[in-house]
Amino acid sequence: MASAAGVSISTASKALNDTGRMGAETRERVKRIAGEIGYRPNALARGLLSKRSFTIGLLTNDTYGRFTLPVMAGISDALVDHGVSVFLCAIEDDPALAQTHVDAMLDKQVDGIIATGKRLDRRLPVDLSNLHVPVVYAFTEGTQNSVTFRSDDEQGAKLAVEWLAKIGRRRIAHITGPEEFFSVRERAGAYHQVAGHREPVLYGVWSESWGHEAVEQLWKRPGEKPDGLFCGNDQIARGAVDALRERGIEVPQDVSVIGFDNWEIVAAQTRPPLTTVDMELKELGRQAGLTVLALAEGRFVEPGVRKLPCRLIVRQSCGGEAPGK
Amino acid sequence: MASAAGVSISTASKALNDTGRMGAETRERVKRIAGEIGYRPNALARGLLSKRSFTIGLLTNDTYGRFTLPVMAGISDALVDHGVSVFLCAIEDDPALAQTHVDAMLDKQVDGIIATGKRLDRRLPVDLSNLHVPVVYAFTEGTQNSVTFRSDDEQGAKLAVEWLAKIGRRRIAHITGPEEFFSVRERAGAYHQVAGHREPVLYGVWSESWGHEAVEQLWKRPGEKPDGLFCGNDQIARGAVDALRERGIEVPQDVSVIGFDNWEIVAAQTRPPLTTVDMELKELGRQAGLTVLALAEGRFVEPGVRKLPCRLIVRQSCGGEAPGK
DNA sequence: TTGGATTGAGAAAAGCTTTTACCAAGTCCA
DNA sequence: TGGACTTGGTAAAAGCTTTTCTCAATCCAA
Repeated sequence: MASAAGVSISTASKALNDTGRMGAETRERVKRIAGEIGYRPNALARGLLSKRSFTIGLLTNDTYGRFTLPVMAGISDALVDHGVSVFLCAIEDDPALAQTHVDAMLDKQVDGIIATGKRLDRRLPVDLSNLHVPVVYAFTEGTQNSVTFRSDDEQGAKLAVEWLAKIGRRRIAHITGPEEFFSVRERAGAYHQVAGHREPVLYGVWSESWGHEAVEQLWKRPGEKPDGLFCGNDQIARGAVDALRERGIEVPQDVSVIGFDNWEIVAAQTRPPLTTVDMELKELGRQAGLTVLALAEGRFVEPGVRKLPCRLIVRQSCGGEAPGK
Repeated sequence: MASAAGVSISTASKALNDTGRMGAETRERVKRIAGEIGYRPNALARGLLSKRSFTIGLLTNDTYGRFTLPVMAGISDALVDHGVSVFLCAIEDDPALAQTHVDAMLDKQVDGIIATGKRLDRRLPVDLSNLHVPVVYAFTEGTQNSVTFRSDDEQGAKLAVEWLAKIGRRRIAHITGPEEFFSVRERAGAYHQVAGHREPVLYGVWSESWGHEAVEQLWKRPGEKPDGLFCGNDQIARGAVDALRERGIEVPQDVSVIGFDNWEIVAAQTRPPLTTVDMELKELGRQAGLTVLALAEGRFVEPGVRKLPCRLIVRQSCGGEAPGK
């Protein structure tokens, strides 16, 4: 204990926290000694008193981490300066496991919980609406009157289609995932709005093989072929690029392809590397982190859904701009 | 407080913890009331007293999470039943950030720390050797006298090469990553041992494009071509498969290809899906979790490096077995 | 009936920090 | 010189559990 080395016990606390009255010399001496003996206050004891544990929980059902990791990185990035640490709880889609983790977090007096997932229109398999700690939702469906952060898929899709139009593509097709996904419908809506209805939307699944197959379908149809493909995610885009190459069609010379997600491992390794839409999940995480912190500190935050803009990442699969960016 | 609802205060504690002496009827009543009002003991107060926070920290420099997520899943899986939650701290390769996170964890009285990374032969940019909490290393280089878990890359590589041999491949080449990686040398060593020196080892980088280029190199050389490719990771394998297809060489009919890592997103999406070696990182995480828990509880654990066996995942890129497995 | 053993439950301490109340000594001004 | 401040610091309470001690009542045997 620092007090042993210094002089008293409550004085030590005041010295280290720059609070209370005392001689400047005493304060300095206590601080110095504390530094020398490497004294660190026990956060448990502090938390017991202050009702703040400087700990939050991140709950996710995105086992693979495609979406969770960037969100986590953003949260951590925003909160580490505030001394807040993050419990990561991966609950598959198991309600019992989820409840176990939530209970464990509540026992540990987390200051708040961030719920995240892999789909904007699905709830986590656990009810977080009546907890006595603040909850914010990031990239997953929230409850009434909650604060929810999500990507603006409509704006992101517009970005993509407008980019294709800007570089001169006129017959733009849209190959995407299952129609029951909210993101799919929203992106398709934006596609229709910007590109008109000249080409159909091909709904399928989120896989490379679907991208591959969709290209086969498109090119087997009679009539003019598309000169631009807006794909619902990078995996589909990659499958499409592969299918085009197998048909001897050059990307981006003959056809421009654009993806969605900016999943580096797919987008950057495709030949040519994919131009794609980034949902800025890290920024999303950052804002979610700051928000849950604000709520934990009792500050008021307007409930509602906040849509964060996407960003276009230009690589080489569209042409139209110097590859060197 | 449960005591208000029940009868006393210390009696309540004893009732809920099944400790101390008291009438069975009283114990039952306290438990019932506690359940009714949803009483949950404050883990901070408990931890303050017991010196156990039921919290551990997971430190990683694997930003992308390729290796960390399975390890984390294993840890969490093993420890959730013990009521232990996990702080995830992603420290890029930034020593200052790492120290910040370690300090935050120590302040919060973690029961132990697991260090993990993306490379067996690299240390995290922070010294964990003289902490007063137990540290175990998983999939990263540990310190003297520490407990370290790692995959047995030699055994995994043997598994792969022996499998190729078993299905009749005789001219097996090895395309792999940079020679300065310990894993690369160990896998190459096993390759030499099993396959002999009939084919060279091609060292390169961990990318699809290297796999692609390596195949070009191999097939441009005069003389007999390989009929089996053992690739250092799944990305290289995927690049190789793509290159073979472009040359009109059938996989697995003409050439068998085997990868390493079982990175689902790459291995399962390759056409044909990759037979590959899984390092069982989840199991590795599980053991690391149980070990740090044992150390936290004061049980003795023999220091040293523990190598966990890899497992062969048979898909379709080798042939030799019914694809339906 | 009485002394020792047993039983049921409450009182108190400990764990570590922060905060509030308090005290002794010095300072100031009328 | 004596009341009103100011200064520098300590004592104590609070926050929530668990554990050890203590105490009163009951019970059994002699």
